[in-house]
Amino acid sequence: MDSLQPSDEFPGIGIAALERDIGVGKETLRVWERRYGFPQPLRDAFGERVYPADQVARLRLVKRLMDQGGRPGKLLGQPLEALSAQLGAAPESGVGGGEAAADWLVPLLRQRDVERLRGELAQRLAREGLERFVVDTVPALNRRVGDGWVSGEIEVFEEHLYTEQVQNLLRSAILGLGLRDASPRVLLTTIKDEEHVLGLLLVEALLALQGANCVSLGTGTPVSDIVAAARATGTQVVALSFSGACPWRKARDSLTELRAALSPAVALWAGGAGLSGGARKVAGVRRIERLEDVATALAEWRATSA
Amino acid sequence: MDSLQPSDEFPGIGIAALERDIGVGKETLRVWERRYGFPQPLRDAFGERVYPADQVARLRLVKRLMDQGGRPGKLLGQPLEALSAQLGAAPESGVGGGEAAADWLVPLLRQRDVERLRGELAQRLAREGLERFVVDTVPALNRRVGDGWVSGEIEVFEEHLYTEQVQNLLRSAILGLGLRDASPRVLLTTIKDEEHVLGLLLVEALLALQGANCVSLGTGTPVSDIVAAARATGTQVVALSFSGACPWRKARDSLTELRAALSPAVALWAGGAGLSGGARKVAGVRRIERLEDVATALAEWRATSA
DNA sequence: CACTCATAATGTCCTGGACAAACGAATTCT
DNA sequence: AGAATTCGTTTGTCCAGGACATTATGAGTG
Repeated sequence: MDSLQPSDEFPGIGIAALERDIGVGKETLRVWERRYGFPQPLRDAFGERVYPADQVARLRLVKRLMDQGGRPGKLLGQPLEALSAQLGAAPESGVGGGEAAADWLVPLLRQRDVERLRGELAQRLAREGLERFVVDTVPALNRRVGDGWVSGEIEVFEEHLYTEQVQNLLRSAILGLGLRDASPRVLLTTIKDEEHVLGLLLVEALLALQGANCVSLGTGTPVSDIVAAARATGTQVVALSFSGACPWRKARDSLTELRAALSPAVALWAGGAGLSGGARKVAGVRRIERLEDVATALAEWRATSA
Repeated sequence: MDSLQPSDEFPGIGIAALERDIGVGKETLRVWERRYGFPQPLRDAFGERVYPADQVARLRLVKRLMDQGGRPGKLLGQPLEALSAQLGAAPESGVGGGEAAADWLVPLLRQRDVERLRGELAQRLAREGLERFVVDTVPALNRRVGDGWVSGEIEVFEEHLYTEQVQNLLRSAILGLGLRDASPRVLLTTIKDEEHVLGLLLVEALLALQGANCVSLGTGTPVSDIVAAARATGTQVVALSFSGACPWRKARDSLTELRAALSPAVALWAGGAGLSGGARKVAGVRRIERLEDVATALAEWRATSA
């Protein structure tokens, strides 16, 4: 709505609006300008920064690539096309195309029509079944929403709206499965400072579908709390999810620490885009590459423990 | 969790944490310190501000009173007791006590137990019926949540959680009423920069309950869009909600502008705490003082138009 | 390959100055 | 009386440039 004006007569947006739009603090934006020479906003009649639409678009790409592990020093020098190319290459869109276009999604988000959004999602879930919904559809929709943000079609707020609805739906679906006493008992969570919740829910759904007894601690659990909870609940498997935003090393260190603190009898599983980069393996940690492998890991565990 | 440490060994929190906790920007916090001498944080080994728990508590009260129209120049000089007294006096807790204590609410929020929160709310709605729920219970719960934040029992995030669930519940209750073709057709919204949504939903519920045909545009609609929407949907009544945070003059000006732009045949209703202060009336605008008056206004409209 | 350490990159915090927009009170108009 | 206008004051946000803690990178080593 704001950022689609091409030029002429609408010079651009202020630094506060940019902070909201991109999700990068004012101080950081000013430092980028000082250090890397980009962005290079115009100035209004009173010396305040005014960011034209093309710079905003470029910044959106930069932010996106940074969330996937890119670094400002490299990214801020590149022109728009180069960034676009990088973004197109990176996402391991992987095997399934999932839902091809999902063009119904963006308009619904822009209108903030929560009811119909929920309806459409629920309909797809019912039609495809929980497994395909989780493995194919949700990842495809996530991609669509992410792309929509990059291109300026939708705002962060609307992205939250989407996440919220998918969460609601998955939670009630999981609750509906209602298997309480099956084995193994799996503890799901993410480490401290890792707030991405969707991946966790997807895994929980897949596990619940196979009859596992899931206990989710939500996001951002410190290692010590994970250990305590695992002991208290008699957990047999601890499963962690790491989003793309989570730095390489931190993931590795948390896993090492957790592995040491946890009883050797408890299995430790780790998955998510945050592990794709460097560190391949930590001793005693079962790596889960893709959502499809969740079922495999579970089957293996059952075979081993029997 | 953070701010409950009394002193000794835990000196306090940093400025970034304070910004999150209180909802006031870092720059503003620094300027308050410079201008009014409060807050006056300690400094850590490296010269960075550290806010002890008592100052945080006092700031929470200040912020609360500012949201009700207070001004920093006056508030920041007062000691904690004076602020407390003011807060106790101000809220027009009005007639109904609503739910006396609602002590079940805060623990649920702290545990982030969304499922049970929803359950408890739904149960009360079913027991009391929509009207009493909207007029008595929800305002009482709002107050409880607000007080919980002031006292540091719950965090902003948990406040959002609460709002979200009440919204869900009310929306589906309204949808469940399912009256589509009754008269009048009422357009509900708030003006630009006014994001408070709960008041709007309460009014919508009451109107729907009386068989009005409600169309909600959500929050933050610019005047021109309101006019366009009113024309497009053949609206007979436009109802606006103004929260306590909305400044006096802005509310008045919006109403004046809207009244001028709207067809004279369309009624204009305005309500909410934002109008309590100064400007008593704008010509051609029906003022709605309390939730109970919604039904009255509707009855009047029907009498007049018949 | 996986680990360790020095160097470079990066975000956040600091001070102090400036001004536009919002406000309150006193005044005039109806 | 109550509404509009005016004007000095209050208040949030912006700017510049400097500093440092933290974290990543990459070369060298087991």
